Amino acid sequence: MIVKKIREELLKHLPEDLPFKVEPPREEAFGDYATNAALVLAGRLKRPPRELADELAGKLSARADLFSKVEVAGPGFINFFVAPGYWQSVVKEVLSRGEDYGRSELGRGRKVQVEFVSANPTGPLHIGHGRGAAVGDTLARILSFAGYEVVKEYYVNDRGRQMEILGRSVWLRARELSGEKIDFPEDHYRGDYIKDLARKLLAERPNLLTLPEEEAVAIARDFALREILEEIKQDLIDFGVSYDVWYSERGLYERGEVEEALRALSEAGHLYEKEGALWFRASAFGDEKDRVVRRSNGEPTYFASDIAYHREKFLKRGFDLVVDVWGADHHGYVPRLKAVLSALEIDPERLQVLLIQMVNLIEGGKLKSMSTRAGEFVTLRELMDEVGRDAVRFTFLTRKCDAPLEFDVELAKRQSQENPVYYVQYAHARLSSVFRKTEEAGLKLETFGDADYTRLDTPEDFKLFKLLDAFPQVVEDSARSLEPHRLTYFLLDLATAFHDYYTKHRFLSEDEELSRARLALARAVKQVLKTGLNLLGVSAPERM
RNA sequence: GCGCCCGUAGCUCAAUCGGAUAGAGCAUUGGACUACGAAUCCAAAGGUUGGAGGUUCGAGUCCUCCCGGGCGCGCCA
Repeated sequence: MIVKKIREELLKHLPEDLPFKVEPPREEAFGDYATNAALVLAGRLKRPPRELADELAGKLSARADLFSKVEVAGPGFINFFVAPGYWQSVVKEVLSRGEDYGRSELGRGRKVQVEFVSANPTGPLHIGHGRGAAVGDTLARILSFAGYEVVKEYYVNDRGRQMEILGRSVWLRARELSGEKIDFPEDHYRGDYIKDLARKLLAERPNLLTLPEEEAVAIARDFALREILEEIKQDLIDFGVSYDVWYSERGLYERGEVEEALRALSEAGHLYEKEGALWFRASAFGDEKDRVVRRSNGEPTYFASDIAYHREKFLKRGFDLVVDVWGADHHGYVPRLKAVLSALEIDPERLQVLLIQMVNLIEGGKLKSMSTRAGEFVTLRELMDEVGRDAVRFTFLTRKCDAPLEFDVELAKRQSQENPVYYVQYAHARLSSVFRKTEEAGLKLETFGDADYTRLDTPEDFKLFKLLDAFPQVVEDSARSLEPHRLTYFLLDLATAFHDYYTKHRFLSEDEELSRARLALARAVKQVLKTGLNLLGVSAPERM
């Protein structure tokens, strides 16, 4: 990573806390990397930026092993032209680190939890959950690769009012199936899957309807929960998502965590009673208003569970950082949860909430509308079956998550240049094909290590070197900013550079030394494509 | 009414804690396979970054106001 080296060199001559940047300039004429260090320093020292830039450039240009030229330009930017020898050494670096190339120590083993999807087990996952799954899972992979100790978790709301309604929904459908005329309530779950569950339950428990209502509903509830959760797990597995922990809300109560958390808040003086209910003084910590934690009927609210859950994450389970991935419709919930952390004297910055915006499904140029209650929604399963796992995951990862996403079904299905996932995968498959040819030609792979990299000297070679060199930085940036889509865009760039290279140069030629060097480059590119696709949870096919 | 998110090329989107002349893909037009996979490549054209002020060496990015769209504002989850 040349950026790191430039930064290190600069820091030898600059105050440690100076917030300067080193980044590739827009114009190639301005070198490979540029820094605004002199401009920032000028503001602090009240000295002319050009003058400071000249001084710095003079010192840095001594590193002839790294730079072929260091110049001052514009208002005081310092432009670095990296020595060809450095670039060429990147291939060797990639090959020697292999699948660990890009792995970093950024996290230094800090414990981070990524909690995502956590959809109520009251129905199948829909495409919105799918987006959350893709983002959460990929983020977890990236954080892990960047040196964090990561736990992936799904919080299961397996108690409370929604569960009761679910049980009643199934029970009512079961009665309907046995010929009874039912006026199905508006606020119950109306999807067809409820009827399927009712049918299955009746087959298992033929005596269900002879039982007292309360008992029958409880049976229906537990049955539906188990069945739906199994389906959710299977959907996620097929989507390439596996969890370390399935966390039960019910368990929180059984272990007394909720009462303990409320007691802690109470002892700290942050709770009060009003109109028979118990309130948390959220407004004292930046929230709009105070929030109920225990209703006047004695039932704790969902919020109470969440207080206990997050308290446990930080105080008992020892996570340094917690990332919650939520649907954007829950955004109003963030301030109250952060308020709880403040009240518990936990730095609220240690909780990062990613709000995933809506997915609009476009089919035949038309928007498909959705409503969970009415049962009209496209499920993740249906979308996967229709367009394929790789295309779905990749598409979900082509946007920053706080922007709504338009998912064009027909486009995602098309196996052509319009579909970016195939563009990247094709690059990988093409490279695989090159190596199949290489084997046929009988070239020895082991000899790549001592290839003469100075033979790689075209503009297309350097374009690839720079991208390979930047990969570890992209991983770190994605981890730091919690923005997996940066990696997606990097892979598209790398694939573009490779396809361009492929049409201009041959990997296999009469010139054996040149072939050897180019194959080494090809192998490095293939490695980084594969590592990157793995991080996205998208396959890197040998053939397509 | 209050709060959060979004507004960038015809369409879908990028743009690194504020950096130099705002970039891709698609669509449009024109071109490239007698050698490793044409699911590819090259070129042209496409912009008052929703609008108006402000902050400064420098603003798509930060601040204020306005316009438009989405989502919240419950002793639901």
